[in-house]
Amino acid sequence: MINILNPDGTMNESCGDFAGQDRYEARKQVVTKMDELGHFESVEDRVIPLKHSDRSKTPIEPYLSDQWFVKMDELAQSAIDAVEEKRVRFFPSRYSKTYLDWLGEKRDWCISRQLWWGHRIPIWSCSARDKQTVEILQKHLQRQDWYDHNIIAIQVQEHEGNRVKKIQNSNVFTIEGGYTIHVCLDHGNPKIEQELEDLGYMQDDDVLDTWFSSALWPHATLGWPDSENNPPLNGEADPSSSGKNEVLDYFYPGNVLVTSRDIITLWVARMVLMGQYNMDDIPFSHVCIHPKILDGFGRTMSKSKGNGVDPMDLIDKYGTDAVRFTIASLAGETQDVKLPVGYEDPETGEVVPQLIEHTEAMPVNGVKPRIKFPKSKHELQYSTPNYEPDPGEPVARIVSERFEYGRNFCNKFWNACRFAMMNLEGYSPREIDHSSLPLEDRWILSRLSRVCEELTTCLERYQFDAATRVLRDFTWNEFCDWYLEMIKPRLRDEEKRGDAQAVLVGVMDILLRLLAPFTPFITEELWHQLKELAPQRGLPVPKLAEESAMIAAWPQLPKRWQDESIETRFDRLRETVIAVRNVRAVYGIPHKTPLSLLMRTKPEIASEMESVADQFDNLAKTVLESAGAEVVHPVGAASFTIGDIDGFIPLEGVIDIEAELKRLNKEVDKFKGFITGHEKKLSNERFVSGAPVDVVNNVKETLSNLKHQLASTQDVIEQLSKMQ
RNA sequence: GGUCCUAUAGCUCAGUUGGUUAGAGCGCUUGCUUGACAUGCAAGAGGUCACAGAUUCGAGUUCUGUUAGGACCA
Repeated sequence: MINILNPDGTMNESCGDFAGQDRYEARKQVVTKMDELGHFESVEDRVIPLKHSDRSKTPIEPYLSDQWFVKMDELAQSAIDAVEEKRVRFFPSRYSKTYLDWLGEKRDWCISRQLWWGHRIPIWSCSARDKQTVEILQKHLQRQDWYDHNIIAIQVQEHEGNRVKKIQNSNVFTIEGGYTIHVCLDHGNPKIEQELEDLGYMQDDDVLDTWFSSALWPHATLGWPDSENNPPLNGEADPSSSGKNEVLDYFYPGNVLVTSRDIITLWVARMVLMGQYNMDDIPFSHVCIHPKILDGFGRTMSKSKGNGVDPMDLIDKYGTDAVRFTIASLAGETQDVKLPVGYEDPETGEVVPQLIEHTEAMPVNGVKPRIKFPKSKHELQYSTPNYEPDPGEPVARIVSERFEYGRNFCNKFWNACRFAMMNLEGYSPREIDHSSLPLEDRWILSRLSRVCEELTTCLERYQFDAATRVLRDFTWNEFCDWYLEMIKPRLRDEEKRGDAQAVLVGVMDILLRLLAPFTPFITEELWHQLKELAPQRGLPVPKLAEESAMIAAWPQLPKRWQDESIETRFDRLRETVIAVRNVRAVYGIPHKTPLSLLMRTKPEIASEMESVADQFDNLAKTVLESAGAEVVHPVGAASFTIGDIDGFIPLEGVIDIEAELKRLNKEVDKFKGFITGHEKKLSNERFVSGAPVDVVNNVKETLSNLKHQLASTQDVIEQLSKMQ
């Protein structure tokens, strides 16, 4: 192959009459020349896969040059072994395939890059015409003190077919032999470098591939190759050095590398092999691959597409913790996450969704594109990588509804803690007797203990999205919506306040620890506020809390707090309260109007319900009038059925029979659907004999419950129908 | 061309080893200036799980193919 280009894209001396012409000009001239010679037929357009430079957008031309390669067989194998032997693990594990497949090819690695910035390749070369000259040059190099310590490798390259020379006044090229000596020099030998250059050696102009340099990151940032001193701190030598690089010893290898999937081969694989080669150990044992955030149209974000989102815009609008929490909630095991955004008019708050046009619009003749806000008729400059808005201009910044998720959660948690701390008057640390606590306390502790376990598992698996879900659901739906509401009466009661406060503070303390990694700023602030009010806290025995949430121990709660029967009891109460609220909503009965409730159920459940009767009043403004097996459906009552509980709410004069029938008939349809499904299953011989006993029993039990509920509901319908 | 991933409510996403008629947030409907929170509370509506086969007593979940989209590598 003949190289026809100079490095600047003009034709080189191999091109005869065309030498010196720019490649585009030369193409035209070639056509003209062909025409002159009578060989020209036609020019036609063809679609070809022409590659362009990412930055300059110029078409890429083939250009021959010498390049250095790293031999990959053993290096690649060492990195393959690390993953196959599970010394390095990917999360999610499927990404190890990307890694292993690529390394398995063991292709030699071209490390020469024609860039102006980077580690310069430490190789000096010198040409020689004949064998004799080579020998003379080699003798110079073999001076004892150089060779032993500083020269890493010497290679003599004999040119057979790849050295070209032009014969004067001719378009024919011939090949001339010859030699090049390459010397690879260790770092830190400026004197030898100078001597080599005096001998006629030239250092390679190329720099190392970015990924070669980046592969050194896990150990080079810790001071490697200096094994005697700690790495410099803020540019100055670490005075505490003890003759050993303790920083490198301590921090290498690391635990986890968090990165994006598109550089698994380029970076992760290279770090693993380079770490093993230089340090004789893997650089990290876990690799967490997170999804990539795409724009609302499913495109990767990039400066050239103009669709990037400035996190500072989001942080300004929603808050740092809110952005962090939301981003964590997006970090699942899929590859990509779409993030639709909009632009917000800073004056009116009006939001216009981002369109592809907005990301592509460029200033024309110095006029910067603007976004039209239809309601306010404003036309504003906006946040974009395509131009810098003019000083003093109002700028429509990027907003995204998605982050309201995190903001609202942070706000909710903040307010819950504020409520808790407002109710700590007279708090004194005390040991808690778990078995004597009321239902809601034992329930929240049971749940909290489970949540701790679940969250720890999520974090161990790098499932940040699941982690935020566990935390949000618990904090909002259980702690705020039910627990805080249920303990309000106790907090108002001076006699009962003590235990309630102790448990409340204990739960809040644990929650702060669990949330700290996700919302570090507000948890830290709340931690310090709580420290003022309750420095001694914790369950079951209080102790002095740590100085900061950042260093607070990760909680591990007693497994014995997890109590299924308590949770079942609680769920019954909760479902009953919801059913009562539902009746209230359906009939449009105002919040303040008290209701009565009658429950027909087994004696055990009846007494259980009576023991929490206060909560019906507290949570649903409803008086539990009676509960037991003998309760009958009062005339003119709304009703509901949950498992083996039938609830009746007398609504004399209020009840709209038609509405109630409509509602109950809907319930009946639901039950019938369920029952049909279950019966079908149970009548299938092969299901009954084939499925595990547990599953079959489960279906049987559910079916009998459903039948009971259906019968009760139909009963009520019959009675109501008579009254019509 | 090879490999991997994705397709579930209007939108953005969960759904552990197959086991009740599939969930969340936002948006939507209805009612609430309830003493922590309207960035909130309560109650609702909303889905043929892309399509076609196969395995199984049973498939959103497993397998094959198709379609559409994405990524990496040739």
